[in-house]
Amino acid sequence: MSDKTKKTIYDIAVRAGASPSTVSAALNGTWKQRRIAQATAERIIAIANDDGYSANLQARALRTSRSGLVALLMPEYNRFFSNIAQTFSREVRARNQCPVIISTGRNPEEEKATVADLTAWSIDALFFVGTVAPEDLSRQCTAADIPHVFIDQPCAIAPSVITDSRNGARILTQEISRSMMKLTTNLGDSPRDTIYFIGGDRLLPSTRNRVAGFSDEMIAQFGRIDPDQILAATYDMEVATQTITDLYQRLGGLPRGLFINSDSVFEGVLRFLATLPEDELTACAFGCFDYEPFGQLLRFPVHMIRQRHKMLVQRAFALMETTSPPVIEYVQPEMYRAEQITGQATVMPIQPRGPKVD
Amino acid sequence: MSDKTKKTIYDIAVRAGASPSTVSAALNGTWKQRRIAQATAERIIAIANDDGYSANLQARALRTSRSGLVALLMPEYNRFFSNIAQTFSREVRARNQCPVIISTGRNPEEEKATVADLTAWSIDALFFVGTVAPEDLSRQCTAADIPHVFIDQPCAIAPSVITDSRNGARILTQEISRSMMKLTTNLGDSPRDTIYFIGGDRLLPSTRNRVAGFSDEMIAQFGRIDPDQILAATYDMEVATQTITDLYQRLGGLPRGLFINSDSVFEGVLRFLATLPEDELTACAFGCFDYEPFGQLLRFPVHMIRQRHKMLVQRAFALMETTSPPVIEYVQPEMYRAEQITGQATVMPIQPRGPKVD
DNA sequence: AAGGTGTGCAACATCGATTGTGCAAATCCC
DNA sequence: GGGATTTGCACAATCGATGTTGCACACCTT
Repeated sequence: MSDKTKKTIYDIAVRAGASPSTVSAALNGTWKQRRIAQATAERIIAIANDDGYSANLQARALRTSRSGLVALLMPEYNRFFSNIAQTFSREVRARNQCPVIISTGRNPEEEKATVADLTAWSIDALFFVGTVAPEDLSRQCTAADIPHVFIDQPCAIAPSVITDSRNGARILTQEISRSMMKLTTNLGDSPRDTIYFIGGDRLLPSTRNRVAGFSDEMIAQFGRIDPDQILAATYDMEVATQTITDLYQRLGGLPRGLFINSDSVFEGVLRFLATLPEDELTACAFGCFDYEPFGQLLRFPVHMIRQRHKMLVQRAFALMETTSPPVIEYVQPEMYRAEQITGQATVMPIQPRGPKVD
Repeated sequence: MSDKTKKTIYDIAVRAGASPSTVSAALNGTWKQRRIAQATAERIIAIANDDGYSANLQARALRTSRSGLVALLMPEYNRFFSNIAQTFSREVRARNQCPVIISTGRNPEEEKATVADLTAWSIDALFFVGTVAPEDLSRQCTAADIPHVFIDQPCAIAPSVITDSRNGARILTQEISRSMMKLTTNLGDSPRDTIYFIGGDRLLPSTRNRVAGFSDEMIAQFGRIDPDQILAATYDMEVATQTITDLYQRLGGLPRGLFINSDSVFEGVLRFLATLPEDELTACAFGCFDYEPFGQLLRFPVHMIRQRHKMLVQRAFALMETTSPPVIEYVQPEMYRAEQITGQATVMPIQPRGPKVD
């Protein structure tokens, strides 16, 4: 309990009058298979506890080539990813392993380097969320023989769990247009009299799917969609502010509906909206494909779609533990429908429906 | 580049016609001191690159008893802590080490267990942010001979970097009362005609300091403070909603000013505020001791104090790398002063001033 | 040419835990 | 009571990298 240098099984062995291998077996719980007398095992365990022994995990990992580490790679610490990280931690701990969370700042080079680092640590499994180049990373893992799963971004050659963005976007669009109808009895066909999609990166599957879902619903409702309605170049906040400002200029006011593609975009858009008078704001129907609790408390109602991070992570573990072929599993998001009057939202589950793309 | 099993220095040694120790020296960069011919070293390095060699870090750590891992323990993934994590990652990487971030959910038992785990991994250094029982953890680290620093929560027996909460709270209170004066020309002495402090855990130094700063300013401005003005029992969101609801009932309306002690409390309070008519909201002066960007975009202005996470982390590294005695270093927060008209905020640095407690 | 000084590298022990193997002593069986 | 089992444990190899020691050879010196 008191010495300076860290205790090893050899120290325990000396104190117990046993051999290191016996100590190891006793502390591992493998003593039964190794035919160690129960009395001996218990004596050793008692001594180890008393000495405050804890195994050198490097040595163990070196010998067994299993580290007990499970890593999660994420691009940054925003609300969604942090939630993922939180549930990930819990799940890993529940499996008696050690969660390691690393953010790579959306930098493909850093992603690769980090994966290399992690394989050098002989990590047991690797979860990716929102990575930029899934296939490369998957190949790296396969080469190092590391089980891995992708969350929130599909990979062609590895199991993935993703939100059914297309369906979610369709439902959200539906909800926006429903609110829009309530606000305006007769829609003209000026460029303002429709819904605009703002924010996101069209190179990424998630944005593509959301755009697809948005388009599905636009065509279902209005029979057509104009490419100009989709302003999706980046998730950057400043750009979002600029984009909405430009749109406002161009249309001579807000459109009747706005599909906001993430919380960062939401924040960027709000910076501009905050400068507008209230009546302009309440004349537009807002929807955000992300959940932001403060979004419920603004001067105008905002419908929101929330990804079910818990489910995503849990399904990812399930996939990792069972499947080998690259499957893509879809998780339906939840809808937070804003009530016009109270400002409060009601949660609404979404049923899977319709065709899927990844 | 292609084999199944991972390459080791022994494999490289065979291919290079050299001994493992020579390979090790070559790849380490210690070949000069070990009098290896430059030609040999270069040949070995070339072969290693070609083979896609990467060292087994467990083996290295076992041998050297230094892992190259630097860990950050945090309670949960909220905005502030996530920001800390982000800068922490960057700083660790800049030092060519590997950042490991673990959340322990404010559970002292889990904190202890995690530290034990990390010492078993012979981690090189440990950063704590917002932990519950700093002294115990510090003792654990000292026993395992691990350098460590506390961020955002002082520890009596280890170096700490914390925000000067008392001064920040004083400034924020000042700002709230300034806004209050603008809203109401004559303050009566009904219980409503003052500022209330809501949220936080008085057992924690940060809350104690904020209460102290709040009290300082109340006494400076009004000559007195009533214990009833301080409603600080927990950071819990639901409780915050309940507390503000009760307060509203008790006072028969909102108070003239409200000091909100964190973003979680902010969110809880807002759930209630969202149900109130706008004129009641604009008649109250709000301040929040935390930064929440959406807070700038509500139906009423909110002054905010922002902790400088970057500075906190950087100073923590500096302390770790130099000091040995337990020093407490203070970092001044920033003030986001909300403008009544535009809803926008201006950032204002805060000068250190006045007495400090732990 | 003998002794001294460098140079370039291989051998080997080591970090701490795991695990296959072997060998006494105890127990069993007829 | 002697061979066959079983019980209980110690020995030693091993994981991969590091770093100390020491050996062979070349070169220099006088």
